[in-house]
Formats: sequence, structure tokens, C-alpha cells
Amino acid sequence: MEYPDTKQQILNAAKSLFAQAGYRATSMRAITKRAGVNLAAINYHFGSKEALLEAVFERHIKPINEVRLRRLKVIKDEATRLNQKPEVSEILRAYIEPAVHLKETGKEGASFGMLVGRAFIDPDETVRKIFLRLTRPVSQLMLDLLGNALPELPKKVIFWRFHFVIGALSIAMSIYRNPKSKSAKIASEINTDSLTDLLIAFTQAGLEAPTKKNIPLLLDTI
Amino acid sequence: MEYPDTKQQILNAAKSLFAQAGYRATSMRAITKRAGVNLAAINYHFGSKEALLEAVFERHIKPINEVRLRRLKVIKDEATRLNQKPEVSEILRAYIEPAVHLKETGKEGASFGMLVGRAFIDPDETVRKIFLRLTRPVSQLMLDLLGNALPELPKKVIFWRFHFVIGALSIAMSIYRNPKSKSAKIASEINTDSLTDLLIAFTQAGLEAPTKKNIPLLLDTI
DNA sequence: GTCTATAGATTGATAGAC
DNA sequence: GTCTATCAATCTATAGAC
Repeated sequence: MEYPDTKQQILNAAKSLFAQAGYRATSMRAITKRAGVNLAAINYHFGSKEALLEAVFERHIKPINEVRLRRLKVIKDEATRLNQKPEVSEILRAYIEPAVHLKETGKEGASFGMLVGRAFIDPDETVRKIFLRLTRPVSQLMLDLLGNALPELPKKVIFWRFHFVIGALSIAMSIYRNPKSKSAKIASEINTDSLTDLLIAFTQAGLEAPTKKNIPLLLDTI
Repeated sequence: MEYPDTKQQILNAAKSLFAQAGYRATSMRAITKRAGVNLAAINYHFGSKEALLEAVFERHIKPINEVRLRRLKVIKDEATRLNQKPEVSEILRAYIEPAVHLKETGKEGASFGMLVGRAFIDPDETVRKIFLRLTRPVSQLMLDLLGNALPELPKKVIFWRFHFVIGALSIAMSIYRNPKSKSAKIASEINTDSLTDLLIAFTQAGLEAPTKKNIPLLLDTI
């Protein structure tokens, strides 16, 4: 008998298990058992457990970030062409929508979103390192565009507020995509479009909030 | 020779290592080595690795949540007494300030904030379970108070927006308290008061943001 | 209370037959 | 490419001397 898609089975199983229990807590035996393949198959096809994690991320995060980059560049070019500031809500939509809408292929549950949501803040250095490398170009462009859209804000305020956006998005994806969440009942009563709208409304208001009247609110310690 | 504070040494070492690498990736050997005590000391004093994690959380999170609860109850009573809505910014300050200000005792670096920041979203179920149990009363009261402060918002919108607040706070603490962060340069240029103000400004605007004009934005799927 | 020593289980990875 | 079998390292936890 042939096993044409052993790699695919491993990738899907690893994705689900990494998302549910985390990279560190997931053993290669658990992955291969779920994938219905032999234990040695991971090392044969990927080389190591870490290389498998990298393959899982590449496979799912790269497409998302390519869409984000493309949409953000369109916004940037359009703003340059019209010689006006880009809209914060459009920037956020280009950033948030591809992540939340994250389509799942195969019969596995919608679990990868959890992994993405957690990766930025994952305590495991291996996970963070790989994730940040894949996400850096998008983050750079986001900071650039938000700087253009909000020229009155100090760069450092934009830095922090952008990370608040990442935090909100991360936790939203963790809850929304986690089928076992205690909040699952509420989470199940919303669809991706509505969640996207909720996130954009919240983060847009936060990004555009006025800073404290009496500057300097920052750099008190310097 | 006496070792009167073996438990303390273990608690401090565990706190730092759990924060840096996560619960799962931290071995009992690493903890006892850093604490300068014998490997068997953890099981003698705490019973198990998981019980040690629980002790670390209890020791640091309980005081924070007690302060939060006390301050939130004051806000609630005051609003009831004056028969008016509580202020969103005051609610947020009572919730955020105790977490960000988190004082570190002992010579260990300010690392526990990282652990707190990550705990909510930690992929490891053991970590989340213990953390959520300790935090549930505060979360309940927050949802209650935010409901009073924002009566025009559907409960489900408040649910989601409160979790966005948690996400922003989590990531802020992870970055701020992580001495090895790539963003350490920027993070080091802000003090706790300024970070608190940044968080409140962002989350207050997000919580108070108008919902989409054309209801229903929610429950499209129900 | 602290130590050494080790049990007992699990891990990631590999060698070699097929 | 897939399998069995196993290695070597690591882990949590404990038994027992002091």
C-alpha cells in the first residue's frame, strides 16, 4: 500500500496538537499516532521536531502574511498617489482580516488560529523565534503605515499601541478558535466577520485615542 | 549549617525560570540548581512540580487580585451610593495598575510580570487552569462593572472587548517585563506609570467605541 | 531537612531490516 | 519510504542514609 501524503498527515496532526497543548507539551509519538504514521516518519520527512514546527508555521503563516503585505502595500501606494493619510481602519482591516478569516483545510478542526494567536506570546523561545521571523516584515510595514496615518503620535506611542493591537488579536484568535474554551458558548455565537468588526472597532478607537494632555507622558525616566 | 529559606529560594528561582522559558520547558533540576538547593527539595517542600507552580502563582497573583477586588468594590459601591454609572477609566485603572505596578521582592529581576502576562494565553493547560481559577472572581466583577458603565453595549460585546483588554495588558506586561526582549530598548524607556496611562487610554477608547450603526453586527449565525 | 542514588517513565532521534 | 527496535538523554518522583 502507498502512503502518498504522510507529510500532509503529519503536518495536520502537528498543527492540531501544537495548537491544543503547545509545542513543548506535544510529543512526536502523539503526533505520529494521530497522523497514523510511524514514529520515525517525522525525522525522515522533516529532520527534527523543531523543523516540523517550522514547516507548520511556514505552511499556514506565510500565506496570511503575504496577503497582509499585499493589502498593506496597496493602501500605502494609494495614500502616496492621492497625497493623503491612509485610514487607520483600512490598515487594521488589512492586518486583522487575513488572520481571523484563516481558512482551514482538511478535516481537522479550526485549531491553527489558536496556535497563531499564542505564538507571539508563547513562553517557548523556539516557537517565538520562528514566529517572529515570519511576521517581522508585516510588523515593520504596520508601524510604518500607522506612523503615516497618525503623524501626531510619537513613534513610541505607536509602538506600544500596535502591540496592544497584537495582544487583542492574539487573545481573540485563541478564544475564537479554541473549541474547548470555557467561553466557547459565547465564542461560538459569533462569526468571523463580526469578530473582525469588533476587533477593528476596538483597536481603531484605541489607536486614535488622544494622548494625555500634559505631555510628557512618556520618557519620564530618561 | 541551616537553610532556613529553602522554600523561598525555590519559589524565586521557579518564578524566574517559569517566566523566562515557560512551565513546561523548565525542569526541576534547573530550578533547584538555580536555587542552590537539592533536587529532592521541591518534592519535599511542595509535593510536585505542579504544586510548585501553584505556589508561585498564589504567592504573586493573589495579592494583585486582592487589590483589584478591593478597588473595584469601592468603585461599585460608590456608583451605587451616588446612583450613577461608574467611570470606565476608573474601572480600568483599578484593573491594570495593580498588575503593571507589580512590585518585585528579592534580588531576582522583574520577571514575574512576564509569567502573569503569558499565563492567560499559555498553551499549557496546567498553567491556564491554575491561573484562571485565581483570576475568575476579578474577571466576573470586571464584566459586571463594565456592564454597568456601558449599559448601551450588548453583554457579548462587553465580553469580547474585556478580553481585548486582557490581551493588550498581557502583551504589555510580557514586553515590559522581559529583559531580553528585542524591543527591550523601547520598553526600557517607559516607566510603569506611563505604561499604565498608555494602556488605559487605549483600552478606554476601545471599550467606549461606538458599535456599528447597522445592527446586528453580532449573532449573524444564530 | 538535606542529601545521594536511583527507580520508572518518557523523550527525541537513529540504525538497520524490509 | 516505512517499519521495528532501541539508544542515550532527560524527566519527575521517591526511597533511604544521615
